[in-house]
Amino acid sequence: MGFKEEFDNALKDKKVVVFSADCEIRYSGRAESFLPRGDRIIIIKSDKTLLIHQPHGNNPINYMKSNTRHSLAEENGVLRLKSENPFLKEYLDAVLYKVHFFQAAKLEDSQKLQLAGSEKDMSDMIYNNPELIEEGFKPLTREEHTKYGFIDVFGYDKNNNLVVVECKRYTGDLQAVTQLRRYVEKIKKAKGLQKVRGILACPKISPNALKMLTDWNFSYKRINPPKKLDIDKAQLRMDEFN
Amino acid sequence: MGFKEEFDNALKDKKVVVFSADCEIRYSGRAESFLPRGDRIIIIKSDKTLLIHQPHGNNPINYMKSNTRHSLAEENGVLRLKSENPFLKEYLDAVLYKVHFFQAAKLEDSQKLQLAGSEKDMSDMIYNNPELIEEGFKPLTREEHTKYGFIDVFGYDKNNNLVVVECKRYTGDLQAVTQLRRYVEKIKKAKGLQKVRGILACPKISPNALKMLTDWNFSYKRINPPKKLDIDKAQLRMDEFN
DNA sequence: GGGGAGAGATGCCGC
DNA sequence: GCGGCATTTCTCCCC
Repeated sequence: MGFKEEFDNALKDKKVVVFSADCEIRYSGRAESFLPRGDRIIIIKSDKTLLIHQPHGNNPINYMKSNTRHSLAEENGVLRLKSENPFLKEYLDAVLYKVHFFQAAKLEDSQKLQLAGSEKDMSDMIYNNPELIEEGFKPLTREEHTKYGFIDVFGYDKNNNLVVVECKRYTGDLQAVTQLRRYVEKIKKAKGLQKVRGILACPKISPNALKMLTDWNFSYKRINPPKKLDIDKAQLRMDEFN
Repeated sequence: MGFKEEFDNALKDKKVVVFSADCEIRYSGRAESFLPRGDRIIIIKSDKTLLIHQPHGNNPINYMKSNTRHSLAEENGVLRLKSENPFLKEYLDAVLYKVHFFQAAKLEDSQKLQLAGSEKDMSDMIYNNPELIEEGFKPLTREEHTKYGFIDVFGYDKNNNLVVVECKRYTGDLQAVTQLRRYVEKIKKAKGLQKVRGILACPKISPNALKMLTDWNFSYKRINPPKKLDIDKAQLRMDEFN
């Protein structure tokens, strides 16, 4: 069976397609790109996501989102993979000079990743252990998605000042400080208050960010994100589900 | 030849390895995660990057950065893929219950993507066509990476006011406005000026961002990013290189 | 190597 | 659908 037949059948059967080819690639859509000839790994998933990977690096060099239409055709003696997503106005065209290998398989996987150590886990930890911020801190809400912004933790200090806590799971940077500043200003204006405290909670902070933070009379509290996943508990939830 | 032998030889020969397996995955490093059993595509690149993809979606569900050490071993009748990057303190462990297919190939690709339509292309366009911002705008610098910040385009208007232009290739959001505000404040302070204008140049803007922009007496200029790639020119550069 | 910011960012959640 | 924001973000560039 020829490559095109295998390809067409695999897509028809909603299989995941994986192949490698010496190819050159053009893309037009949100931007426009060209990638000269080279060996790549090409994946078409069952949801019609397309990924093209070079032999190195983390990210795909080209890709198309799910629900893209893919077709293979021979033109002037070379194979051409055309992928189009008319809704998103995105188009990709790959000239395949040589196919190194081809695989297709029906894959079943409805599992979701269970992850610990996100910023939300960090704000949960602070909410449940307010003394991590400072003695006498009384949190009111967490993950508050209001018109004031999405405030991680919000509460009162021991002197009944309003406190906005912004969490970052890694280095606190300028953007984190401007974000905190935006929330504090919104709260001040909304509540008509002179004083609202801002605290940036993160494991470390860049020098410029620390300067801007202190310039604005905010403070930095060194806190590490929790990253223990209770796998037994996760497994238990799984078992209940099955 | 068994799977483990093929795997070991491929890695030794610096081949790219692609296989599919029913597996369950644990990760510990910057965070901690668990992914229950399911069918996935697993790629190990020649630079020892590991990617694990579910049959759907754009992003890998698990991954390890380049220069990770990978090893395959049989334990209690099942195969185990262990990947460790001691420098980054990242560890991944996959139990492989069934391998659906396996491929390995020596892939050659040193090409780089040529791309048009980035924010830099947008600031270049504005620098070369200042009337796109407004009549009488005189740009001084672009992509200025100074202590004032990374200002996209910086210049004078027809009344000799300093102007900071921040470009966004898509929707202008709150973050873009706070960024512009930060630059304008820095310039004001550094130059001791009362008035420095700020202009956000983007194809569209969110309502909240527009409100914050006008609250701060900044302005919005609707500009689309250029996304024409001169492939002939790109190809020419290529030919010169070869 | 750290800091700062873009990305064809993607993905998630809330309105 | 858009808006706002985190991401095991990644990548690039500059210091």
